[in-house]
Amino acid sequence: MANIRDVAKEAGVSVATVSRYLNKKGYVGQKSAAKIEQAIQKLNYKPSLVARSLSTKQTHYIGLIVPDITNPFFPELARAVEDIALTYGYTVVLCNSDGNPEKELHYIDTLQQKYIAGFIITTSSLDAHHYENLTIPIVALDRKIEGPLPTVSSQNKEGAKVGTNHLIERGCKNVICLRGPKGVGPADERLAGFIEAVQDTSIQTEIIECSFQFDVAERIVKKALLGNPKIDGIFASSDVSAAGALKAAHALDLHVPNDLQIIGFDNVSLSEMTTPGLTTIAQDIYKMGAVAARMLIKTIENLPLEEKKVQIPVELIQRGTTRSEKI
Amino acid sequence: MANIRDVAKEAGVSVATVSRYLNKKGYVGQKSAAKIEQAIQKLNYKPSLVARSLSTKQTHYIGLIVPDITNPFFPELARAVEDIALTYGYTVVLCNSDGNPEKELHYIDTLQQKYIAGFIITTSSLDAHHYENLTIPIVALDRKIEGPLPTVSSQNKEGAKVGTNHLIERGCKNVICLRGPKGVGPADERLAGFIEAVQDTSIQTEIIECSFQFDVAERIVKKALLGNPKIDGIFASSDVSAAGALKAAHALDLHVPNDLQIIGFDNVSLSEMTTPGLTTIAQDIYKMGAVAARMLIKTIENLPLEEKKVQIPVELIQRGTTRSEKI
DNA sequence: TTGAAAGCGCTAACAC
DNA sequence: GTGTTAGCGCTTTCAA
Repeated sequence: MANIRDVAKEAGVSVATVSRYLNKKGYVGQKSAAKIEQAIQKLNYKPSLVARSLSTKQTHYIGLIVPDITNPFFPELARAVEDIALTYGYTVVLCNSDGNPEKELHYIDTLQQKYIAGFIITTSSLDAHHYENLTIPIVALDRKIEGPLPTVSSQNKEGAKVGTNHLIERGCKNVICLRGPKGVGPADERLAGFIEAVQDTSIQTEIIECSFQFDVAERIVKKALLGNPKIDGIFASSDVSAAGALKAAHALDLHVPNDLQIIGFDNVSLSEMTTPGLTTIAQDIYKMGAVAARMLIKTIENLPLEEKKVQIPVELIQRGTTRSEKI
Repeated sequence: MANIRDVAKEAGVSVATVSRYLNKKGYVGQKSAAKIEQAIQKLNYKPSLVARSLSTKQTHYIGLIVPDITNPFFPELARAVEDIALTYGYTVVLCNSDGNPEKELHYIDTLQQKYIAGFIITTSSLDAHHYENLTIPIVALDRKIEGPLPTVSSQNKEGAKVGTNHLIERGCKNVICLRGPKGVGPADERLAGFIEAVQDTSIQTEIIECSFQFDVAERIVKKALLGNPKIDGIFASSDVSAAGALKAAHALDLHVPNDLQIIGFDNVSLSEMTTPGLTTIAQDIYKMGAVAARMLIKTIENLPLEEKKVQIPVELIQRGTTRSEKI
């Protein structure tokens, strides 16, 4: 591989001039530029990004920390982040934290040793001050971290209210809320929305904690349904749990939506694959990822951020797990 | 941030000794080691991996090129790769190629400028010789690339045969094969398996090309079913297309598995989320990713490979889209 | 507009 | 066992 010195020699100029040319910084004469360009072509020269990084102490890597890429929500996010990163010349490093603070810390540590440019964090196993003490840019995605960190999230509470009302309007009297894990921001917010929607009504409710996993949702819902046959509505705080609930209903020969109505949250692609398709509160997952990526890159490049806290709107998408008509 | 010179000074030794200590290479006396260790603690020293890379021309990054992380097969793969990478001290760079040769080439190019250690490639938009000309290690995953490249794949053909026979044994007389895109290795192999299973039988068959996308599978199958009401079996070459087929069947009020039996391929988590759950040919996706990652890391580290071409066994998993009993 | 040269922080050959 | 020192390939001051 040719290096900058080879190019300089070939072009008959100094390495400094080549460097300036490469970075479009400082003056480079017409003739020099032309000769350098030629030399680059001839030698098929590609700058060593590692050497550059050593000088500048900057890379074009961004770290994406997710709990588990296997959870259908995150691939769509990752896709968006990667797309945007690519257009700005960054590449993304994938980190599965499993919600484990040590793993997360490990990644943050070792990637900093590699001069990673910044992180997008979709999990907050660590305390806020951990992040604030870092010297490199971070944006929090789908997890509100209090403090000054830039943040992008969805209208979780609002969405949950809309979803719950949708159930109520369609005649549900006994609804269970499959809340996500305690302490997980969006899960807490969605629960809050559910509660707001349901208070001051005569609806019977039950709140059950349930991880965002299909099989545990299925199991829990089956048990709940068996325990209380009057249940006629389920507000699930993710599509995966909604799908689990749907499966449980089928196993018990309940007709959805006639006997039981279900609403999910997220609008991951799974939600149209079930039969019937899941009515759900759609997040614009791609947009969330894209916005977060742009915010991160801006702060890496010291550009001003219009907003530090952005909320992406949600929208109800009606499919087959709720009745088509209000009652 | 402290650097190696600071540590050397603090410990009263030379940088070379510190370097030897760090890399456990060459001799370092007991006392020196102790002093160095102390200095490292005191200064909270972390070596700059970038500087190290510039010297060694090696990083601990591995690139994972997938067509689209959003396709449910790949997150599981990515997860496995990442897990293994982590245990060996590597981190993974995620690249979505969209099956686009230019994008793939772009990644390969720019990541080489970053001294990436190797690639796992789950797509072969490029000609085999493209890869062979590269100087850095590559392993092909789920895509056979002819030539000397290390490769891990599934028993696609065998699996397809088993799956098709499963359908035949359960009485299917008119089966359509939803083959994946032409030219995609596993899709071609699965088709070959289907054909082998079906030849010399009196089964009526139809082969339809269909991308691995839910909605196109749904559309295609609906049309096929409408066009030929005698169809009683579908061999889908991925779970996603099987799910699409199932949805189409439901839309036409066909009972699965009584009127129509469906079998998928992959055993992604989606396959247990539909109702009924998909009977499918299970690949051990995690294992595929893990084996590929280990192979890559071995070749990066110049360790010998026991096998250059490994095939992971598949296994039929019966769920609800085929009849429980043979006929 | 250009070049010389001093870093960036580490590794490794070589000498002691 | 340990230290000196010349790279690795680039950026960036400073002087010309």
